[in-house]
Amino acid sequence: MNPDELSPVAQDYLKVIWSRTEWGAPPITTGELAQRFGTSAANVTETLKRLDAQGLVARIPYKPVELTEAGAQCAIAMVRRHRLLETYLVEALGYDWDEVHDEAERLEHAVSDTFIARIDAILEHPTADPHGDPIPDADHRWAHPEDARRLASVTGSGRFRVLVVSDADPEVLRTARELGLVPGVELDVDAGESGAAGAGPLVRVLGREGVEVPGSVAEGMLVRPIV
Amino acid sequence: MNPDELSPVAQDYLKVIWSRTEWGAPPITTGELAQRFGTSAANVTETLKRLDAQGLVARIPYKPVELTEAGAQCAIAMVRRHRLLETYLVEALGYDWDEVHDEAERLEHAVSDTFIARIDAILEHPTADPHGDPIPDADHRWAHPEDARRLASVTGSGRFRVLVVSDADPEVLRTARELGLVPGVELDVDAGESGAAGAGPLVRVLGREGVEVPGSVAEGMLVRPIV
DNA sequence: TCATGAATTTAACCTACCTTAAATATGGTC
DNA sequence: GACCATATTTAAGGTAGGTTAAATTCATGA
Repeated sequence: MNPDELSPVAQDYLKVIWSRTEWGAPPITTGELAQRFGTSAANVTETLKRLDAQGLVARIPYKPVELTEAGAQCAIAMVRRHRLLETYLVEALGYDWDEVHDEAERLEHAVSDTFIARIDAILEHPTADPHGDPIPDADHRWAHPEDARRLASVTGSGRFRVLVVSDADPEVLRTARELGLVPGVELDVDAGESGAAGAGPLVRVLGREGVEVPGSVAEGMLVRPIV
Repeated sequence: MNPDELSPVAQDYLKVIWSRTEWGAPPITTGELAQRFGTSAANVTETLKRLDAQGLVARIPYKPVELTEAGAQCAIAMVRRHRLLETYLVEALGYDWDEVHDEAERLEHAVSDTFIARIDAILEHPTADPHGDPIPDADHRWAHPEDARRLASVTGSGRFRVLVVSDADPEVLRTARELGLVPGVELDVDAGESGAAGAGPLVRVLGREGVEVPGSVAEGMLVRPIV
C-alpha cells in the first residue's frame, strides 16, 4: 500500500512504531506512543484500533504493538522520505544538522513520489542522512550494521566509529557536534565500569582530547567497534 | 495572523477566495467554492461560518464571500508560498510547467517560513512564478499591472504581451506552450468581432505564424496591450 | 494466592470536515 | 406583486482525531 493513501496521523504512527525496533529495541507500548506524540494513552488506543482495522498493525490489547508486513512497507517508505528530505535540506538548502528534523517531519506528509525521486537523483542516491541513519532505497532495502550499539551501553574500553546520532532531540545534536561526535568519527572509548554502576550518566571518550559525553548524548548515539 | 495556525482547509479557502479577485473579478460565491473544491455547497457554508467566526472572512448569508484584512494577509502569505514553491520546483528540481501546481498545492501547507525564506534567497527573490503570476514579497506587496485583461475578452486587433497563463488546468498549460504562448511573448492579436458573437470560442493570434487559440486557453491567459 | 499500583482500555463527549435531504431565501419574469 | 427556478442554508448524520474520567487488566511482591 502506498503511504499517500494514509492520513498524516497514520503515517506518523507507522514510522514511529517501525523506528523503535530499527536497532533491535523491543516493540513500542501504548504509553510510549502517547508520550512521543504528546497525547493521551486513550487516544493512542483508539488510533491503534483504526490502524489494526486497516491491517497496518497487529494489535493485541495490553501488549506492545507490532506492524504487519503492509504496515512495515508504508513505514519504511515514510522513513525513506524523512531521511532523504533531511539530507536535501542540509545539502541543498543549507539547513543545520539540528534544524532539519521538524521540517522533514512536516514535509514527509506532503511530498509526492515524484518529488522524492527527483531529490534522490539530485543527491545521487545517498545511503545515509546527515545524522548517519541509513536511507532505505526505492526498493525498501537499507544497510543495517548488526554490531551497532548505543554509546551509553559500552563498557570497558576500545575503539569505535560513530554511526548515527539520533535526530530526535536538537539539543543532543548540538552537543554532539560541539564535542566533535559526528557520523564517521573514530573514538577511543574508556567507559570504566559504567555498566556496573547501573545507568551511569557519564561516558569518557578519548579522541584528540579527552571529553566527557553527557548521558543523554551517549544514549542517542550508535557506535560500531572497529576491529 | 500567521497562516501556520490555520488548518489546511482554511488555508485553501482563503487562497482561493483571494485569488478570485486578484485580477478584478467579483467576489466568489458559495457554489463556485463548492465546485472548486469538489464538495457540496452545504459543506462550503459550514466552513465559511467557521472562517467567519475566526474573523478571516466577512460573511453575509446568500452573498458572495469577502476576506477580512486578517484573512487577506493569510491568503497573500499562502499565495506567496504557492508561487515561490512553483518557481523552485521548476528552477531547482526540473519540474515541467504543467506539473508544479498540484505539488505546490500540497507543499504550501507543510513548509515553514524558514523554508520559504531559503528558497526565496536561492532563487534571488523572484517576482513572477513560471506561469507569470506575480509573487508577493515578504511584506505582502506584489506587482499588479492595472491594464491586464483576459485574451478571451480582447476584441478587434492590436499588439499585446502575455503576462500570465493560469496554472489551474494543466491541459491549458500544455496547449499554451505548444502554441508558444508563454509569459513575456509578444502577440499580434486579431480577434475579429468575437465580442459581438457572444462568447466566441476562438481568438486569432498572429505571431511568427498565425495560430488559433482555443477558447479555454484564451480564457486562462492574461495579456497587456503594448503601447 | 491475593492485594495493589501502574498501564491500558472503555465511556462519554468535543471539533473539524464531510455527506445527503429538506427547507428557505434570492433574483428575475410575467 | 406573485411566482418560479436556482442558489443557499439548515438539519441530521458519519468519520478521524482529540479530550477527561472511570473501569479494567497486568505484573508483581507479600
